Amino acid sequence: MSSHGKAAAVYHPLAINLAASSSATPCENCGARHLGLCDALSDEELAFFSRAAHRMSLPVGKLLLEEGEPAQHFYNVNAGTVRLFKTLQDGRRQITGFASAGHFIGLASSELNVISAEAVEPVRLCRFSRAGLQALSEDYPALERKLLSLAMHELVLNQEQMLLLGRKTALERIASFLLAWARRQEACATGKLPKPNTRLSLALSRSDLADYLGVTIETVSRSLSHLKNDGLIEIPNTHEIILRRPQALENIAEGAG
Amino acid sequence: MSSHGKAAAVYHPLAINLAASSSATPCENCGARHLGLCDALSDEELAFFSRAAHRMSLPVGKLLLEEGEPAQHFYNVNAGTVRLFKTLQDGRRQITGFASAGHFIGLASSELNVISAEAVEPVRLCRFSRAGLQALSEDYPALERKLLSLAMHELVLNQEQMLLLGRKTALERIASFLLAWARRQEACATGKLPKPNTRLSLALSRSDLADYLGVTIETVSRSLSHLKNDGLIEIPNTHEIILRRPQALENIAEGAG
DNA sequence: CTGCCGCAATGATCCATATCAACAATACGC
DNA sequence: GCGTATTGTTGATATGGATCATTGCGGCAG
Repeated sequence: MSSHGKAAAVYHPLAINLAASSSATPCENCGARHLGLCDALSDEELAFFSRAAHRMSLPVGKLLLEEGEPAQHFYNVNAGTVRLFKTLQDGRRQITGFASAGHFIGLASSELNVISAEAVEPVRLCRFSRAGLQALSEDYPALERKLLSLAMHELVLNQEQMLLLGRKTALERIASFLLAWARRQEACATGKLPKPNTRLSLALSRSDLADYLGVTIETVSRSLSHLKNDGLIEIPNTHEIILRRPQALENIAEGAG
Repeated sequence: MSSHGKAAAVYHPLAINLAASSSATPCENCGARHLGLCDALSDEELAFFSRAAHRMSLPVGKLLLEEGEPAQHFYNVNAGTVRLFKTLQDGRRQITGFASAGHFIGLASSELNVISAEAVEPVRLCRFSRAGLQALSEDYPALERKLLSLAMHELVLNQEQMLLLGRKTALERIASFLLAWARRQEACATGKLPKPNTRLSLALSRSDLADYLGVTIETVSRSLSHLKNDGLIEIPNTHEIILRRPQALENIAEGAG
């Protein structure tokens, strides 16, 4: 009931350019084949699973879930990034998470969607009907088990984020985010500290960052500048950040000193 | 994959004072028999399930989970209230949720506990070893399915709370909390507005409230007074609050106007 | 009944971050 | 490659909520 996927799987050599046999699934060449949900399934299971999937590509800004609409689908992201968010009537927005390759979307829902989701980058994904997936889970208990494991992992991240939103200062939020994002990119399963000079590529805008961390874009900008001036990070360009002193970031993130 | 328990079940007449037969489980008289996880199980399933449970009572303040310790158990609350929280090194605390009768504790964890849990009121609960529950779930798929459903429901609540912590004002937080707490007490499954003059009983201290809502106790106190002065609520005593104008509270909570 | 103790309410002041306002850099259409 | 639009940075000021301080209240031991 634990084991959140093998970190090493990310680096698995992918079978590219295979002549497609009649039995081959489109999954074989998918960047997410050895991530998240799909990694939990055998080739045979995946073949069934794949038949229930509707593959699609979406341009930037396209909405794939809308808060308050009936919840009809799950999605599994194959490539790109999706932001998940809620909004208040006057337009204030809280981004509750980002979904990238291997991430499963839709567990946070009841009869209706409780969040909206839209593409930050161009996105490729597999769509499943809820009913279809439920039917599949009757035959493949591994599916339901893996979904539970994914949900539990998401709950863990949520706890962390609530601590951040409720109790951390702006600087602590930025430091926490940088480390979390680095860990996510490295797919370093253990909570180990990223190595010095880890280079983050950040598809998100400052505005996404702000709405994820519960501050304004100006505060994001200032906090990043602050960390840069103190030599903890470097910012070669808007969408790249180099972590010079991860340990120092960690100290800030955890509210030490 | 949805249906979060029948609201009406709360009012089920409970079988009291039955002469215990040899086959009876202690569950028959449990206040949580028709709530949460246990409600999803048949009597027969419950009998097996019950054998894996270790029943216990805890005094106020007793820690039942500690952040960072190996995650060994799940708990199901039978009576009383537990607070779930994370802390920063300098003592700042964020309460991420409260668990009362029928609530299941431990889904938000990996190898280690990511949160601590302690009794707010005297608590009675059933404890399960993780391994034991996993074994049980092999034979009873309904168990895993219900756990997934519980986890999904928790994810929904988490999204709501992140919006609150990241983007709402102090007054909006208090108004949101009062409505959410009322819905929880009424076990009104649908998101309907509580009726005017709904009386909330609040075992929590102002400090619990503050750490749950990401503000200080002074701000909680001031916001409550503010709502009281505007006639939206009444506060007969510290641990009781009457909702005079739920619709007005809802407007505040949703950031309308 | 009285005095103590812990919690809650209220008031005074301060500060971190929001808001408002230029300005700079980058991306983008033609 | 040029000009415009968009996004990000930095500065000045305002403010919501934190912090510090005082007072009030309710429970409880003696």
